[in-house]
Amino acid sequence: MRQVYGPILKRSFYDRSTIHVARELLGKVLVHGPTAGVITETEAYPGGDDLASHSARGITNRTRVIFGPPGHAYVYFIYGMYQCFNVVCEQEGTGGAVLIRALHPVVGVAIMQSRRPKARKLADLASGPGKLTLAMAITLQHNGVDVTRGSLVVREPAEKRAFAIRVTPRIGISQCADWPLRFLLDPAPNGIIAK
DNA sequence: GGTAGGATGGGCT
DNA sequence: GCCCATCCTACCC
Repeated sequence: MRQVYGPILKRSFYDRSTIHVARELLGKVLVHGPTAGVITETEAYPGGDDLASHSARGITNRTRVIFGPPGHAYVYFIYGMYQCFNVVCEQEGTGGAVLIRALHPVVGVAIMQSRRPKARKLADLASGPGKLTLAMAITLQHNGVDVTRGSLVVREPAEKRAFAIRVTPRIGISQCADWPLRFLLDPAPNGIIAK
């Protein structure tokens, strides 16, 4: 098979402003065991003044890992049925994270399809934060794991391609609803348009 | 093609 | 008790 992975992103990649990391994660490859995909949509939750961030009200049992060291997974349970996957950014003690909302499946597509039997098209396998965690088998057990080593990591793509980035407000929030913190590959690979 | 509404449970005031 | 960083189905053009 053609090589699709480059090196694993180092912790220093995440030890920067959340907005910067959210933009730069586009086009990188999220790998979990036998499955992998190109990240096509992210949202920045920088904390601080951003009342939409889970970290906005400080450290609780749930939000502890967001204030921990960068380069770790923050996975939370939402709407009684789904999980969302974030990567912690910025230095320890700061509450920034990037929500990974969508990816383009590249490796282990058949496995992802078996985890998402209702998805009709390749583009639907991981075209939303809840779908992505289902397709990639990311669960609450991954909360707090190090994404710079182990089976759940983010890598450079083997081939770098130029692309444009589209910026919009974030989805499904009521606080700070007009802040331009959602980033999408434009156009996404193979015509995927994440909604 | 489009959209309205139900499912479903933990976190926090 | 209310609020969700959602997805899927049914139903309507």
